[in-house]
Parts: sequence; C-alpha cells; structure tokens
Amino acid sequence: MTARPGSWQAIEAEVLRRIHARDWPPGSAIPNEADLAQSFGVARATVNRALQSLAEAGILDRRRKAGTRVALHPVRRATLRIPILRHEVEAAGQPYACRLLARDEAPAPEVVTQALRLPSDAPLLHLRALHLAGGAPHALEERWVNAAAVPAILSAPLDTISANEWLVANAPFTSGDFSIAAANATTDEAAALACQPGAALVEVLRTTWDGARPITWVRLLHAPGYRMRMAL
Amino acid sequence: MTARPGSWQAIEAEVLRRIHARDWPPGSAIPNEADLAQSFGVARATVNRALQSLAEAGILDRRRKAGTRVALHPVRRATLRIPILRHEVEAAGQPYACRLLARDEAPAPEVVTQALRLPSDAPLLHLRALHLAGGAPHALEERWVNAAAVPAILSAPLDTISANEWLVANAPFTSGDFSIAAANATTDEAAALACQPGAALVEVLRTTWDGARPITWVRLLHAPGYRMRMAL
DNA sequence: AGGGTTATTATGTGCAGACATAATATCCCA
DNA sequence: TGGGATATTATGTCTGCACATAATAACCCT
Repeated sequence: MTARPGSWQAIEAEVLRRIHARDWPPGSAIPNEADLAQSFGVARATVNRALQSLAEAGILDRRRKAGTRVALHPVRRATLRIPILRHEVEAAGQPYACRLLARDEAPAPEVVTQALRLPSDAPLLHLRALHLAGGAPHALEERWVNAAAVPAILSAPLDTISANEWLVANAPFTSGDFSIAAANATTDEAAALACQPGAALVEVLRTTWDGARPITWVRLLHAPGYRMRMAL
Repeated sequence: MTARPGSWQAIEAEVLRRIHARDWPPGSAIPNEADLAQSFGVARATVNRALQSLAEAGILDRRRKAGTRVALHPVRRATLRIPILRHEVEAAGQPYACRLLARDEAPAPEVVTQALRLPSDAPLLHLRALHLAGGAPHALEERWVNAAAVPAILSAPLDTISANEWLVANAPFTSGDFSIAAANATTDEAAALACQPGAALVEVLRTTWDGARPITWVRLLHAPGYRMRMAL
C-alpha cells in the first residue's frame, strides 16, 4: 500500500497529504520543484514526476514560471470504462447473446448524418440489434455505419459477431463523442426490451471518428434497472 | 499539432500510428524499449515516457520481462468531468440559483446507511435542494451528510451556498463511487422539477469517502432533456 | 508614465548511466 | 522427471546534468 520512501509515488502521497491536511490549502502556491527535491532528499526529476501526476489528475495547476498551486476547484473526473457489451454481460456472470433485428441501407435520418457531418444522402449501413444477458433483453442497439470509411463491414458476418465487437476489432478510431441521457420507452422499444412503454431507460449516444472520417453513430437503449458505475 | 521530432510525444504519435496502421496489430508484442530507442535515435527514457503514456491510456499492456504488447481489447475510457452544479449552469450561460427545500436530522433510510457503511441509527444531516438554471428547475438534490465526519456542516450557511459547493471546498475526499441510471419521475419529483410524472430522468448516485470515513451520499435527479457529455 | 526589450525563473523535457523489480526461462540435482 | 534454486531480461525508476520554453518581472529609453 505505502510506496517505497524516496519513490515518486511516496512524494505524490506526501504532497497529497499536505494538500488534504490544508498545509497547502486550495489556491495556494507550493514550493518549487528544486526546493521540494532538496527537502525530500530526492532528485528534481522525481518531484517532477510526482507533481505531473497530480497535475494530470487535476489536483494541481502548474504553469511555467508561475509555479505550482493547489487547484481551487478540483474538478473531479470520473473515468468510465466502456467495455464491449459482450464483455460487460459476461463479466456479470451471465451468458451473452446478440440478435440482429434489421440490416438495410436505407437513407439515414438527419440527426445521424448531421452528427457524422455527412451529406444527407451518404450511403450508410443501418443495423438494429438486441443484446441479451441470460436470455433477458439487455440493450437495444441502433447503429449507422459509414460504409465509405469501413467498406469491409458490408461483408462482415454480423449474425455471428455483433457490430459492436466487429468494429472495435476492425475499425480503429481516434476520437469520439459520448453522451448519456434518459428516455421514456416507446411502444416499439418497450416490446423489444420486454418492459412497459414509458419506462425510464438509459440512452447512450456515441459517434466515433478516424481522424476526420466519421465511422459510426450508435444509440444504445439499456433495459430498465441498468446502472453505469464508475470510480471517482 | 505535430510534436517536435525526438520528443516523447512524437514517439507516442508514431507508435500510435503503427498500431493504427496495423503494423503492430492488437495482441502483438512490440520491440523492447532499448531497440525502439535506438531505432528512433532517442534515449530509452524518452521511449519509456511515450509507452507509459500509451499504457496509461489502455492502448498498450506492459509487463516486466514479458514486454510490451498492443492491448487486445483497447478498453475505451471516457473521462467525465464532474463540475460543481453552479459552474455547469453558468458555463451554459444561464444564471444559477439554489433553493434549500428541506433540512433535518431524521434517521436515514437503509439504502443510505448501508451505502455509507454506517449503523442504521447514525446521525446524518438530511438536505433537499433544488438547483435552478435561469429560473427553470435544473436538478433535484437529495443528500445525507455524515455529521460525525464533517461537524462544521451543521453551522454552514446552506441557504447561501449549496451543500454541493460547500462540501467541495470544506470536506475533501479521497475516493468515491459514481453511478448513473434512469428513473421515472414520481409525482413529488415531477412537481419539484416542473415536469410530467413518469418522465424519464437521469439519476446520479454518488458517495464520497475520506479514507475510511464516509462523507456524504447524494442522489441527483436531473430535469428532462439533461444530457451528460464526455469525450472518448 | 508608457511601452517595448531584456533578464529571470519555474516548469518541461532530453540524455546517459545505474540499479531495482518482477516475471520468465533455464539449469541442476534428487 | 519434477521441482526448486538461479540466471536472464524487459520494464520501472532514480540521479545528475543540460538545455528548452513560457511566463513574468525588471529595466530602460523616450
């Protein structure tokens, strides 16, 4: 648990302790790296490593010449791990299955083409799939894939492997958006997810990009009772 | 945009490019640091910095002796910034207000005491507040604070400053849980949030700890239309 | 006093070398 | 052949040094 004395982790922990104990209250400047290094009896690089780690976590604000100060509003960040749905289900100890409900190349709604910044007549592959956990509906997936960016998807065995998983393995992306909201189940959605119409569902919207090329747009509707957990 | 040649960021970018270009496909081992350092013409420490950064991002798996390999399932992580509600509202360009609806020291429900791992008769301060954005309801906050851990809260001016903000400034925490779900508005909640009963609402549950001491439990119910955004 | 140039300073980062550590591979002996 | 001691190897990290960079402070000249 406790780091070896003199290690950058030990320095980090001690700095954190002082911040926490209000020795260095929020907004205050802390000694410079050289001084800290001397007082801790380590090299400046070691102090630098510790402080950079804390700065990356948002605990410290560092600016050249201005020095290092304790963040005034430690903007807490929660990191959400986004696993492949199959892994998520299996990690919960339940058998996973996926049923492809629809697959066509109809024109996409404006919402989708605009989110992907594509012309409204762009050729997109439309997929609808139901993810099952232990036989019960887990999530309803509505997806549009930019066929121009990922032509191989047109011949992928999407009845065997979920588009979710196929894309992760075959269409790397460099950036994306991710948003969460709540939605009342429509009658169609309720039928697919075996719940009451109007039930509150977690809705996840995601778009992914490979550089400037849009890859895919997904809307994931989770069955009632679903909860996304993350650590602070 | 492009990093200076020879910098660790440049190494990182090049490694990422090779992974991305499938020169080093998922699951494969990449050359060791010494070899990479030589081929890039930089010091091993520089390569190390680059690879550590990628490992922290989940792109690489590194193990002593075993070497470095491209992560098989690059578990994507989205980082969610959790601002103080006031800041969130003001950042959207709307005036913020907070109304304290209730403040008492009634015994807490089992759900709360269990989540905080406290005896069911522990003295907890109960608060209910409505956060407003531009006059319209933004979120309904239901909070229980461990008075034993943060005695100063009992004399805090919670009609002036939201408990949310007061705690961030006065009760640092070391760890916590954070989870998101969807809930149908009850009639009471609908009345407070000025929406229809049954409307789908984003529900955020949060508990925070200072080491082993529980600090607070919060349930935040966002008004309809709320959407949490994050970058991948 | 004002405004632009220059010095100062704290962080950012690179290098070479060294040792620590963990995980694996190998060897040796019963 | 099995199993435990030992060697090997790749990453982890510390040190001391150097220079780069950005931001601020100081200065100077008009």
